[in-house]
Amino acid sequence: MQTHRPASSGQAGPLCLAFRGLMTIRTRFAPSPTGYLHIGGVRTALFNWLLARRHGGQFVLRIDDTDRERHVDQAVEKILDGFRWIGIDWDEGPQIGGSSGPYYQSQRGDHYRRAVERLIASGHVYRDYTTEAQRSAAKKAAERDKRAYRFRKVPLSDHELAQYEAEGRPYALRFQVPLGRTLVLADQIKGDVSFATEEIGDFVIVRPDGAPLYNFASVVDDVDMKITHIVRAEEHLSNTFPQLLVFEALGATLPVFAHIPYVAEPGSRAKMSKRKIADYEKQGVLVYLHQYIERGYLPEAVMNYLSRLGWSYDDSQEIFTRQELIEKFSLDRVNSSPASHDQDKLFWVQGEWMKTIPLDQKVAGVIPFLAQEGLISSEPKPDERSRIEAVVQALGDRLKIYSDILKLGRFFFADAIVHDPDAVKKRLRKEGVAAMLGELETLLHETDPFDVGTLEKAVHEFAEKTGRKMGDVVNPLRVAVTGQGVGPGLYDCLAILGRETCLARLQQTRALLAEPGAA
RNA sequence: GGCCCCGUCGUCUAGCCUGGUCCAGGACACAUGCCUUUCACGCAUGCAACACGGGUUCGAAUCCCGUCGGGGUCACCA
Repeated sequence: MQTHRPASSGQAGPLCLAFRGLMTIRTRFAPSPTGYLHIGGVRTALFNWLLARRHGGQFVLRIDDTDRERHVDQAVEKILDGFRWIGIDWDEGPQIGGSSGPYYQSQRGDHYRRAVERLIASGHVYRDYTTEAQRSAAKKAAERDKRAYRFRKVPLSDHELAQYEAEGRPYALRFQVPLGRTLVLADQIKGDVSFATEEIGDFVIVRPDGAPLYNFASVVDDVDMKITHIVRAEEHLSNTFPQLLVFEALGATLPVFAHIPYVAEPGSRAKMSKRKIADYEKQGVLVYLHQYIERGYLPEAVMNYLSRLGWSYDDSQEIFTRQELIEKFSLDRVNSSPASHDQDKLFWVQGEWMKTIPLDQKVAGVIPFLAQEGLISSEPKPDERSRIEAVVQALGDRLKIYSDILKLGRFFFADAIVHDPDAVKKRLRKEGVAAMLGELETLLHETDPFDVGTLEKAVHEFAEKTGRKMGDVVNPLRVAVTGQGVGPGLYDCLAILGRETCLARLQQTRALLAEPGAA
């Protein structure tokens, strides 16, 4: 169900136009370089990117690496590769820089320090000398009493303060939350959300070791980078309220917030969980972008699918080009309830996109998969290339993702024929089939030229002359030369395979049928 | 447990703000039929939902309240 948004919340109102005249829209995505890009993350980035592109603004990429230094480079590179592949380009960020850099949080220490100084000067922040033991005792007590745990400032005498300082006792910096206020967030997707400051504990903004924490660092960055629209996952909705306080304390203009619902696991409304990723994969469901790339999905298709996961334009359009998405995307048509990942739908969208891909491009897309399996050379010669082209052409719409070439077209490239047991059982283990294959061998030996038209005519005449139904000729012949029960048109298969291969495979198949009891 | 968000076919969604045109529309998946040498494509048909309970109203998917369910948050993680 779509919640009602205030009239001013849409992208198209007169109020908005006035607003846009004053400043350009700047959005951002801030991934942690911890691993691969999850499709939920890609969707969040996509919505940010689309919003920026829609309004001629900028999309900023910022690496959220606050307390990790280890081998971030490789992880960042993988994330950037993913964005480049799908076509999400960034105006500022890693590798290209920009006027609000650096774009790695680990390199923004000066910015955080300056902001901290301001907050100390304005009295928003205080030193917390409590120990881990004290806090965990308080948390346990809260849990036992079934209360929420909230840290509040413990008044210290001047004497204590002086003593702790003299001791060099470590302290964290906390934000002192003003009590008795109700914060109202005008979220573009969730609508107005109110939150009492009593519900927010004094939160740490800087750890004793000097590391800034998320609720503080991200606000400082967003202010510095002049981010106007924060579009992020709804798990941050509650975090927004402490952040609102930081924006206010910094004297910054509030950005527009939009919290998008989480991506649920397939067939359910439960949130996708990292722990269950192995289970999803067991069921054949992929959750990382790179897995779709590796299987030969098209970037247009993945973008199209992801855009529709939680967003719709109207009651009928499913297929959108990148340009259409940029023209039609708006936050007010983002759904406020979770969407679950539907790989079948992605597969269908992929199929629709594959239909639009020109032959040359399909051939190029398929080559890496064949080369990887050693079925062709990685730099195919012209004759090899024209063969691939013929196969891709014959495969037609059956080729949904590039890696399908291995499933559907392997027999065109492999030397030995591999018989599918089910197909053999269904089409070949029948009275008289072996003998018929012998006759067909003779027929193919004589058919000349060995092209689609001639072959088709020859097989038709054969069926007519011998009084057989076409299906009873064609199906066994297909299995005999391809090993498969399904595939492109038979005459395409025969012509591409060529006379020599067809005859050799017919012999192999007959030999197989002669073996007693073999499958 | 407190607080916050969310709940329309199995799934993505339209409709909700501005109650009647909705015995709820489209798409994926599934089933059946047609096309067809197989499969795929295409075409046609079918299956299938307003979480539940109250209230307001002549009339509720739509407004209000409650219940249940899902999620988030309550970290010196992000």
